[in-house]
Amino acid sequence: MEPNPVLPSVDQEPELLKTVLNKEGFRFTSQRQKILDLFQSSALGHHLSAEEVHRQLLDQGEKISFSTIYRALHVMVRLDLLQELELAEGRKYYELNTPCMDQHHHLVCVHCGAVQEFDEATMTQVGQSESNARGFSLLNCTFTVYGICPGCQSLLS
Amino acid sequence: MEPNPVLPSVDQEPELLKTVLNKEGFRFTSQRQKILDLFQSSALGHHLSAEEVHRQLLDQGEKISFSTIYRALHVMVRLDLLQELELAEGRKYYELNTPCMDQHHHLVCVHCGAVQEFDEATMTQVGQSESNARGFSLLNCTFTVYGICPGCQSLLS
DNA sequence: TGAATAGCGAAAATGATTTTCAATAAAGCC
DNA sequence: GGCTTTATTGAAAATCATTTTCGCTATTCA
Repeated sequence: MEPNPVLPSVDQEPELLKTVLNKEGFRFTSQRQKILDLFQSSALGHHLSAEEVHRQLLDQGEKISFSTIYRALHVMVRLDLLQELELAEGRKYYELNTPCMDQHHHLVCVHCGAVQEFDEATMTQVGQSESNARGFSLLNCTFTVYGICPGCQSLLS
Repeated sequence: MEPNPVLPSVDQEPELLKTVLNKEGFRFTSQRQKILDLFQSSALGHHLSAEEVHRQLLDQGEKISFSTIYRALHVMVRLDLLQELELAEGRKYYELNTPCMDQHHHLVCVHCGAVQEFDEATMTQVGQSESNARGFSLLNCTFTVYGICPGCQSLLS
């Protein structure tokens, strides 16, 4: 929930969302700004589902519809402002896209759903070399480790 | 589509499906056998969605309902006979689980949906060390690389 | 063999996401 | 600053994959 003071990335400047949108023929709207603000005011690497975005904006007193949220999330993924994650069952999560390619990866507890991030440069390197080897142009790579967290292990035993 | 002659794994023996099922209180049925047969007669590492399983069984002249397929897939994932994959948008894929932990990973073309497998022992090692470091017990890890395949690159340029 | 009950098929239900449509509001031209 | 064009919005209906319900069948095991 705390603002992230580091990394003066493209989307940190409020002016720039408009620029980025217009460059691709999209329009700037207050709803899109509010959604992006929400991600920017969250901790770095924090991921939200469409429903969580909706709930949090409602809690802030904003009125915004589900369809608008889904549309905005898609646009921002297309503009590389957000990254889409497939972490849990039948639900997608979104998080601020880090400017450079040093993405973090995820460790998911399949029992309680807790998610931890970790960085691992090796991953991106392997992704790069595998896609090079096959002539693919690399867009993104995700490494997700599923397991049971310490807390759930003790509950289950 | 060609049968896989290597790896005499647990689920190669028709007898054993019954054993594995009964051990956990599930019952052996001809539908479950047919679904497992379909995976076993596919190339190693070939993945199918629930709908593809359904269509292929219908094409073979088998009558089987969607609900049965979904239920059977879940049971087989629980029994470690199959592995569940999150490759493409809003759809799950299943493939035969390799007996040992040397899983292969996936390179997905986001344009045409083509999927290539690759092996990379490093991945599993990293997954293991990350989960150890946080006290998680490792169940599974998936590495998915998204990009654009050579064919689509030339179409798009 | 027979009782208990897991599994089946068909259809209805669910839940996340997408689309439709009329009304609104950015963008860009004058 | 007005005006036109058309992307965007909200609300509701529609999709789509998946799950559940329910009456009936078939498997397991005593």
